[in-house]
Amino acid sequence: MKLATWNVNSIIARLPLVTRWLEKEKPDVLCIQETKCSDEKFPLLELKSVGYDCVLFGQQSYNGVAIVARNNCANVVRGFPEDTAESHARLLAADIAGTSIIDVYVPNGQIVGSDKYQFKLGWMKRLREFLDQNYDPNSPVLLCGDFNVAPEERDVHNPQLWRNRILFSEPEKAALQHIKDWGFTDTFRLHTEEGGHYSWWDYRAGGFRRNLGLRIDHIWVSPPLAQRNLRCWIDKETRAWERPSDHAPVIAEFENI
DNA sequence: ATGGCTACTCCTAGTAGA
Repeated sequence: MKLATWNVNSIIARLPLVTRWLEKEKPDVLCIQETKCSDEKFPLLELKSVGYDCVLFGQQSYNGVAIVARNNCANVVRGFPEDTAESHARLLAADIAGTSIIDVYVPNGQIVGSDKYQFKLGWMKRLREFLDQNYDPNSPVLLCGDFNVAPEERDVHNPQLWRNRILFSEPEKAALQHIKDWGFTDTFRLHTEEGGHYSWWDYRAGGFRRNLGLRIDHIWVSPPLAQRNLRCWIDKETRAWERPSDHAPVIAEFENI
């Protein structure tokens, strides 16, 4: 199985890139974040025409997640059990080929110490509780998406500049580690030790051209999947295409799934 | 230090992203 995660920053604005990328890379599953559109406006037919069905959990203008897959999705979960109609569309889970796949768009947090920052930390705590209550680390479980946290200094282009700032503050890293302690392995780090590999670059100030980025998009797996993980890489090429998302896709391949 | 860019909206300015 080949699975990818990609924050597309509007599925409608990015549709030409997404279809082009699906035809180039041919993943079995693509988990997307920031679709920024309600389910009735989602371009289902266009994705169907390149061979994919979609499971949607959208929202107008903000957030929104979707799972785009060649195979059937079962046991679809939209949001946390305690969510209400006003809650953000940030979590979508489904079973594909015997694997539990959880697609998340973790809140950005805006500024350390702000209300949005507290919301982010609380949301991450709820994610860990959701995992504890609904999944077993001894089963094949895959958590992927835009985590909006860079785990380590080697995942940040200038750690001193980013120290204590949003996406790299100590409480965010601790919340991220708490989720990881459920039993996850970062597939990217199974294969690559060096720094300088990023999944997001600021649109402004030539961020991509100068490789001023952060690695904040991740594919994490439980032990049964870690054993079967063959590769994980970031497809930087897409970030250089015309009218790109500010994020690049992260892709992982597994054997015998 | 700020802003730098992009996409959204009961749109042409304000909000949000990261």
